[in-house]
Amino acid sequence: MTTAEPACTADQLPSAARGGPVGMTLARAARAHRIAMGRRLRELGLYPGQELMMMVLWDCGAVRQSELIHSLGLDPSTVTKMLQRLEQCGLVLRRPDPSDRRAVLVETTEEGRALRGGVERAWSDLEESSLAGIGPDDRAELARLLDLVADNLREEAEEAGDCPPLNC
Amino acid sequence: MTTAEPACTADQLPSAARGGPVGMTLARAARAHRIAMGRRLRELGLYPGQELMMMVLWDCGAVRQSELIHSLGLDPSTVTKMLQRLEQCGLVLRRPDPSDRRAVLVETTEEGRALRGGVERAWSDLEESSLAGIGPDDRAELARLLDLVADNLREEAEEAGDCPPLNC
DNA sequence: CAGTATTGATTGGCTGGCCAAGGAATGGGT
DNA sequence: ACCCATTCCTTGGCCAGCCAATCAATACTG
Repeated sequence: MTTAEPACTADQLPSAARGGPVGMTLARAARAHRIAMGRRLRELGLYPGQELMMMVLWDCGAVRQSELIHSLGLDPSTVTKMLQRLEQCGLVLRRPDPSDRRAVLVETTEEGRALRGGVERAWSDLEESSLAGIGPDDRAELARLLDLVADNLREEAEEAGDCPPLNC
Repeated sequence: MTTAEPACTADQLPSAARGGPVGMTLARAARAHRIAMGRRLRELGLYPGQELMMMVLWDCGAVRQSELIHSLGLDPSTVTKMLQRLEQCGLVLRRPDPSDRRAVLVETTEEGRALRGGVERAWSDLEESSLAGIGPDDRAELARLLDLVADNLREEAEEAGDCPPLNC
């Protein structure tokens, strides 16, 4: 034993998570994924999370802030602050909605649009890197199962209160 | 069309993520998972992330802080601040390591140990909820594929610098 | 038409988490 | 014995993201 003794069962599944091994694996993989994405985004001058907001703006043109909130599933205050920073960086432009003086319209600037290629490349590149050695069938299976999980959790979330008055 | 027009392709995969659909699905599922876990943890007085630290402490007894850092894969400063808060909540106890005056030994208090059952139940419960309708074979397959992804990403992370001097 | 409810957005405060920089204590090399 | 590199931890600053409370503008209802 030349290695300093691990002092306990380090690096393995914590025993308190034995009842949720898949969830733990999901959390681990997603964290690594987010970190790897963060590495790529840093070279573009973005922080993790911001690229998702930019994606919506690239797709939608001028959007109401409430649309962003709903589309990203984030807290309104989170969106406000992210937009303030993105605006200060010159990536985004905000102006009052003439048809509703409460609302704010958001759109990307030219500088913001310039990042699109880099972000798309980052996502493709990370996809290839993270799925290396996994065949197309397994990839599809993974996506299918993750979607099922997301559906289950979305159902639970709706029961838990954040149910927008769509069906109730 | 009674619903307010979506203004664009809301709620679908952002077009900039077409190159990484699995990664996007992974991120979505993991976010929902973390939020669902957060709901359960709030009833225990914990924030998401803290339960993982407690798990290590429950398993290991008194641990050096550096062990925690390595075991959780977090930044040292993150661990320091989390421990300061957990200590102030009375869930954790810190004392200097007599054999190395730089180091700090961390262990749970009785009050901290009392949360173990609740956290285990929360994980089991979330596992069942998130995997509802998914058979044992598919669960195993999901775990296997997620582990592959995590392995790929860990490899990439090591190449990217955070390689602890284990093999080099 | 007046009064109330709902929606849109902001602020403040809190946590998780990162990076960069710094200060102690230990260990290794000459 | 001395100096230097390494290890262990802390601080400060920043961003994502949440909740609670708040204000302004619109919509709804009696």
